[in-house]
Amino acid sequence: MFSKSCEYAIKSMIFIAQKSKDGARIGIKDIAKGTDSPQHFIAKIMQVLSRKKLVHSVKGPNGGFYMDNLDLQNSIADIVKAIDGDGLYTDCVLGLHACSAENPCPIHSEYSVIKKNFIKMIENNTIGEFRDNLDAGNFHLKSILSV
Amino acid sequence: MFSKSCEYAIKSMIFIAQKSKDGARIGIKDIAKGTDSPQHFIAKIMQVLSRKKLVHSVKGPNGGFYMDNLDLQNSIADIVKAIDGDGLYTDCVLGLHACSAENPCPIHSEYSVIKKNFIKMIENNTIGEFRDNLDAGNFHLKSILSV
DNA sequence: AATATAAAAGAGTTTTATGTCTTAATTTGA
DNA sequence: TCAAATTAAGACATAAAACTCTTTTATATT
Repeated sequence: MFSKSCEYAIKSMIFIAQKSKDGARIGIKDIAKGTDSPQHFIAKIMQVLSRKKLVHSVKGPNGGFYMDNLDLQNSIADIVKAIDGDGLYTDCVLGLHACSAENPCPIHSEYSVIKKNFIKMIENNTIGEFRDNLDAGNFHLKSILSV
Repeated sequence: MFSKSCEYAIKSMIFIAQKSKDGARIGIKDIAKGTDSPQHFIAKIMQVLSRKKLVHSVKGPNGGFYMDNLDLQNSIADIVKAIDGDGLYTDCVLGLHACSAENPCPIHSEYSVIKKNFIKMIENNTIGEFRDNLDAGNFHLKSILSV
């Protein structure tokens, strides 16, 4: 479904959204800890997200990542597209180079419905919306018992 | 979603289902051609499916793969589980080691619905059911214009 | 029995994804 | 202005997935 990179990206972004209220900056070490992710690896991922303007970053002492109100309006889908590209939108589930309603693979039609719903989900959920729920402890970005 | 191996597996199995009517055997070269797949690679995949009794095979002249009526009743899900394992059923979409309704990741709940529908789809579609539709030209196992 | 055919098996290669480590650039604050 | 902190960037390492090639085994046919 998502690549590992993309999983890390989504978790990191939600984590930053929660922690960077009031303009606070959150460092890569804390993101790694808070999401159970390999620090240097997600550093590269954050660079991509930063270059693509999905998140803000500042170097130096008291630096780190943060989100402004515009950033918070980005959806999960925006992160996915930034990291994994748009294969989720365009690729045939059975790998046909050309698969369409006119020339479909065997499960094109049924998969289309599922894909539509999945895309709707990741497009409708903005990063900001997760913030309050995370605060309330309604969900997690890492397992309770980390291995 | 599916690994490349799994994509090949599904396409190959549907191809065999169509071509092996009346007990005919279909060789690996024909399967590769008919599904636009790398021959030696799918040979290994077919070995797995054969060992797991999802398809029959005979060696020697006039040998090849075929399906009996029982084989035709297997679902796409059976192929998926044989090749990709049950990660699709069990893994958290964000990679949490433990993700459940009690301790969910941010998108656990919404993804659960989608996952349920996807699983329903691959479990309800048996290989045999595709056969007639493929004959009728209703869908394809490779692109019209192969690259 | 010998030969040809085709899958099974195994070893190896290439490519891509994942993960680590080091250095450079920037910024803050003393 | 200097030192410390922190992201950016790049090079490197490891692992997994995808793909290829060769040899072995089984079987049908002559």
